[in-house]
Amino acid sequence: MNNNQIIAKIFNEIADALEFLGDNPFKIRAYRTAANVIEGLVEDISVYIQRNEKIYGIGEDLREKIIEFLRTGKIKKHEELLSKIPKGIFEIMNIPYVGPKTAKLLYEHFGVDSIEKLKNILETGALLKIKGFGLKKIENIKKGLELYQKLSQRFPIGEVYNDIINFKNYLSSIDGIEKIEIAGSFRRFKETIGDVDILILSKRDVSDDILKHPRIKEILAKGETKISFLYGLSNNKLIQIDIRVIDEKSWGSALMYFTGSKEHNIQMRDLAIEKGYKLNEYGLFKDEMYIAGKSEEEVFDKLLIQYIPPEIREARGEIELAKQFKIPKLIDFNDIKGDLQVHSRYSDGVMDFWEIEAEALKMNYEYVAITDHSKSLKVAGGMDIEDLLKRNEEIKKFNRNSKVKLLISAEVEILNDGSLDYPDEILKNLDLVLASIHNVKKDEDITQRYLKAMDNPYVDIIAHPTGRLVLSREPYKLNLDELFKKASERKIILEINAHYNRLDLNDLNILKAKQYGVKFSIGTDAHNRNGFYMMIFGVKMARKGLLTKEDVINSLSLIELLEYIKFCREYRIKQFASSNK
DNA sequence: GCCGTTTTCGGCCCGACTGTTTTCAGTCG
Ligand SMILES: Nc1nc2c(ncn2[C@H]2C[C@H](O)[C@@H](COP(=O)(O)OP(=O)(O)OP(=O)(O)O)O2)c(=O)[nH]1
Ligand SMILES: [Mg+2]
Ligand SMILES: [Mg+2]
Ligand SMILES: [Zn+2]
Repeated sequence: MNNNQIIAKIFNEIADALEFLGDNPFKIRAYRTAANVIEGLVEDISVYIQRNEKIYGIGEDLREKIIEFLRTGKIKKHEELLSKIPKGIFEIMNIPYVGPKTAKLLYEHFGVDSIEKLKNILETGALLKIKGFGLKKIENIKKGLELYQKLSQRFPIGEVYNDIINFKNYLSSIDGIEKIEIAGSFRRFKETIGDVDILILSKRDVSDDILKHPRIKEILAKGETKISFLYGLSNNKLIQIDIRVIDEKSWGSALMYFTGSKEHNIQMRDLAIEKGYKLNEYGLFKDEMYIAGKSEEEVFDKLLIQYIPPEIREARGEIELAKQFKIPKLIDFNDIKGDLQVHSRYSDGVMDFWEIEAEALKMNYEYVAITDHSKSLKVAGGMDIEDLLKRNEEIKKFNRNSKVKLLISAEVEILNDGSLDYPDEILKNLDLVLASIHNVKKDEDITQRYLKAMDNPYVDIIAHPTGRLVLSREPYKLNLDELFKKASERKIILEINAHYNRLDLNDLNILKAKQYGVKFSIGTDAHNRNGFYMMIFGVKMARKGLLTKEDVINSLSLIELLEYIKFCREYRIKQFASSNK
């Protein structure tokens, strides 16, 4: 975790503690809002503190606490609260249907300060003695405990993507359902999702039809307008699905509500209040009179701000931008003319060129970069030079009669000393050189390796720059400012790896890199036929990073792309020559 | 604890579902 993430965690824990103690709900919200703001910062929090820059949502007090953290690595108020409240309480409050009030009653009446104690007391039936605790409430706590144990925390979005699309298709087969949109973190394209939120337009009560689906395991709640249930994924894990049903005149406002984020919603509703309206999922209202709500566009129009694409609705300043009509036209899937990272049979992929072409045609591409691994990456079938040259000839032959052009490329290892895995005479004959690092020693800082490699004029793209894996590996130790500065100086492109386990660069790093004026490429890292669809993930990540098609080289036609690569290489060669005078 | 184009107090998003209540509190979205 970086500073920002640690401070966000501390603020959230302070909020939990204060909630348990029954403190002012608005103070608690201030802590949570601040945590969210800090997590969404592009730079390390210390940078803003040093520049004496005001951050919306962080006032004098929290600013002092941040400074305290930066100096000492701790926040006294946090430490005090932690010593006052047993650790188990925080865990208990994470149980579904058990909030701060219930946790407090359990603690005060029976000293419940751990999951273990809660389990024991549940067995005895003693909880009935607490005022406000009935049989059903106790059953619900048991149910919550079960859910707590069997539900996964969060999923990488791609891990559940196809399941969700399948379920959506099922819904569209139900008679009476006129519109379906998957909302929530899925529509905003967060890299991980906690549940699935689906908005449905229907005039008829369709809940019974929905609940017939064989993968629905358990109904959690069912009312007039919404249903929640557990759904069995194809990987046998369970995910919660929340369905909200709404009618036509509220479709847009409901979609806004259900897409979130929560903090974005609050800011939008604040804006509505400022302008004398009320905004909720049913529409925009003036003195109880319906003004708008049929479509999202209509609501934004009436509020006199620019439409905000779902991917950037994260309360990171997008509403300010929208007020000034300064949200750029974001890149779209249709702008993409090719995939810039695909592996074939020549390394660890399973596809031959014909299969790759067939997939590319389905995606409407002009080109695909064949980026097989280089010789040192033995575990991934890295090609020795002989294999590479043979493959290059095969690609040339293939291209003579192909509908999709395959770029002669490679994902070349950056070795420990920053040199590249193939000599320059080989690299210069590749259409496109991706350079990347796969072997990193524990705690190694890879900045210098990158900088050295980027002195090589044939390095066109740095692939999956930070090396992070969603939910499973932190980014490598790396000075991003130095990397981005060098990329900008050397006209080296940075990859947005679209594989759902990587998504690297991610949105925040894209925003940061863009400030340095670098360009981006998107590659799916496909190793088989089922990998190509992930291009949409890369595009959505680019959109979260506010990129336009001008920022992304996949929007260039084949000819433009090759020219651009050539231009950048010549620029680097010239630069290299002049610096060696 | 934060914020402010009626500036330093007074408000802070708004609604659904459930259970225990008989008019609302708690939890969640
Ligand atoms: N206005 C308002 N909307 C909320 C609130 N909580 C949730 N929502 C809306 C915005 C959320 O994106 C949407 C779905 O809620 P979720 O809890 O599923 O959150 P989300 O999907 O954003 O993230 P997740 O990945 O599921 O954790 O409901 C709230 O307190 N107020
Ligand atoms: Mg959700
Ligand atoms: Mg949800
Ligand atoms: Zn790689």
